[in-house]
Amino acid sequence: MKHTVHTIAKHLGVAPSTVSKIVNNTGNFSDEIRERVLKYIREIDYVPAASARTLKANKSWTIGVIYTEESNVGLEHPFFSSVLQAFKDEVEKVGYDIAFIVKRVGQHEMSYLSWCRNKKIDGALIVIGSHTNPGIIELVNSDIPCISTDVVMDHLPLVVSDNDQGITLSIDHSLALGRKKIALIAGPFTARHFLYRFRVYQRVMEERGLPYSESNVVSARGFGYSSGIEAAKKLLKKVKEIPETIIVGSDLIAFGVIHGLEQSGYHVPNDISVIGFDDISFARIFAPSLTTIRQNSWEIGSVAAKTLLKMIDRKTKNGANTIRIPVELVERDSTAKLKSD
Amino acid sequence: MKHTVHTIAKHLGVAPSTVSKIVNNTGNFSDEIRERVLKYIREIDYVPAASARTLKANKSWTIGVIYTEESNVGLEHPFFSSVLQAFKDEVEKVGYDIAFIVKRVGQHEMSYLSWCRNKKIDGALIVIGSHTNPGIIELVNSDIPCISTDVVMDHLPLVVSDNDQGITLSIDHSLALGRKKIALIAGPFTARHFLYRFRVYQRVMEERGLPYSESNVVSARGFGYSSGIEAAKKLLKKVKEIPETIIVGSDLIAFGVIHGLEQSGYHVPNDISVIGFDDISFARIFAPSLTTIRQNSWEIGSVAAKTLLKMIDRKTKNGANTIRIPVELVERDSTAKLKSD
DNA sequence: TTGTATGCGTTATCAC
DNA sequence: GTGATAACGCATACAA
Repeated sequence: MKHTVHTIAKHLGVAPSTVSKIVNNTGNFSDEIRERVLKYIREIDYVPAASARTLKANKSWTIGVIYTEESNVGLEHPFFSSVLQAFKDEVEKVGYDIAFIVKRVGQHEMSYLSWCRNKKIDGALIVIGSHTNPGIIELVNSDIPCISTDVVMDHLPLVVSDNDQGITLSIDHSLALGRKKIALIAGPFTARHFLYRFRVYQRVMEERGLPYSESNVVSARGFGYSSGIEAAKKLLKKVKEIPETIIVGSDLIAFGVIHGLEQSGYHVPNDISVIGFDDISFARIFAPSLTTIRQNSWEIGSVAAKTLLKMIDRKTKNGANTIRIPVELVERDSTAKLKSD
Repeated sequence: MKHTVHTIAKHLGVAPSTVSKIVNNTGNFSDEIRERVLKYIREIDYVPAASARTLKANKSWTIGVIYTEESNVGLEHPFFSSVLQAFKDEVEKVGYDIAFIVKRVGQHEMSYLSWCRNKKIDGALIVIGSHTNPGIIELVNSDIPCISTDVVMDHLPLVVSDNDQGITLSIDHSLALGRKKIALIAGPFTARHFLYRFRVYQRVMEERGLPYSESNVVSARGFGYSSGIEAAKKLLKKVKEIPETIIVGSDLIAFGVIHGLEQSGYHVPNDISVIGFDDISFARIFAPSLTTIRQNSWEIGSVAAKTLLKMIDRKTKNGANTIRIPVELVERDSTAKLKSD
């Protein structure tokens, strides 16, 4: 049996509009009729059909997510999938679903924006994306509220880890261990946060009285383990003095770096200490367990959700600018006090 | 400017139904008018509003996904997230979206089935779930086409790795290394595939003339690394003879097992070889790199998608029964030939 | 080959 | 307080 406001109205001997209003908690009705309707509604587990409601109200109670882009970063990504999970939990609390924004509906190829309009999406989360992607630019410049946990663009609120704090913590941790020769292996600079972390490294090194040298920095070619191995070897060749600590742009790359160093005959952490960034779950399982900057992926996702929901409620695109989420340094076995043999 | 079949029809001087039919590639029209409509459609990037279409056609072009259940397994899970990614890619090719099935819409708490009806979902994928969950049982027994990559239930098509093949490969690999004393550390038996793999182990051991002994088997308490450490120590206490190989129910648990063995003074792979199951990406990064059974998560997701799409097309629930996807053994450093010192 | 009328289920508006 | 009605945008049966 399919229930609609009509069938319910007929069953109870009232008007369809009465049912609708009571379901939506609007209008003024006698307690008697309100109770009667609510009781029956509950009994039959009625919920207004989403499509009809969306058609009428021009609102889908759905938030679109851009995730798997050209970047080849899939749902499997340990950090971003966790951000998405937190986001999802948060919006579901207040009755929103999430759906993945794609570039086609049925036969039709379409832009992100068209998809969003077509689905009457209430807002969009850009988990990963490129600031040069025309589809994303179009979406961000539309009237649809957007938020990002990765892409840096004007007029696009961004929720990210406090990279300044993270890099500063790393450098100071190294100094506290008596290690002043600090190199950096970043990820590809096409990803903005790697570039940003590099700049912070430059700045903080200067601030600590440790002049920055280009020969102490390598940008890995990719996001993965193999890129880390390669980058470590490249750094060892390029560097004027063997570093005492290497700060790495991500845990995944750091694993490669450590193996690259070991393959080149260096011991981690004694010869060279290594500090990662992310604290993915494998960081504590890897040998040596990885000292790293813990990103609060949960907080990032949930703050992004709350911020976007606020924008949707207020029907504004100007919810916020960049929100920085604190990080913390997790000390493990890939860093150790410098022994002045 | 918002476009509908009406505005388009008016603009072109034709009837709305003409536009609709041409968009949907039905009806018979002169090439001239068809071209004219299609050209304009393309120009303005028009796509029929999803909600109106769904309301009318009783079809949402959306597939619901049950993923994050009580199980505490989130989007972060390396294996299942990969399955989901493959599934998503496959259904998107033919114009379906995916949305996560949740238990509420707006204020209303509701069952999985109600949510699906409410959203006019075309089919459902149960990535992870429990066969005892009333919500899942209700959904599976409804008229909505369902498929699973985990849950074992009657009338529920299932796409899984060929566990028989996987365990057989593991045992035979061990025998080929001269290691006949083979123990098993499974995951919690509440997860059906762990139980199933255990039974296969029992059977194949017998088949190879190696009598099964209860003292060679431990079921880990959880799904993670720590459970593996614990299980390894438990096994060492329980076992009558130190095993030459331990087959483990999952890679994640295997990492723990290896560290547990090392903490107890055994060398992997020489004293005890370890074989995992899954081949998650860290298996090759872990030290020693893990010999394991590679599950073809991509194939599982994509076959599940194709099968479900077929069921949806044919409007039937009886698409298939269990489909087994072949696995392969990946030999790495956690197994080695037995040295008869 | 093309156009018209109707209903999908809901909700906002207005009338009673 | 309660009910009738129109409109959201589309697709389809039917008419022309």
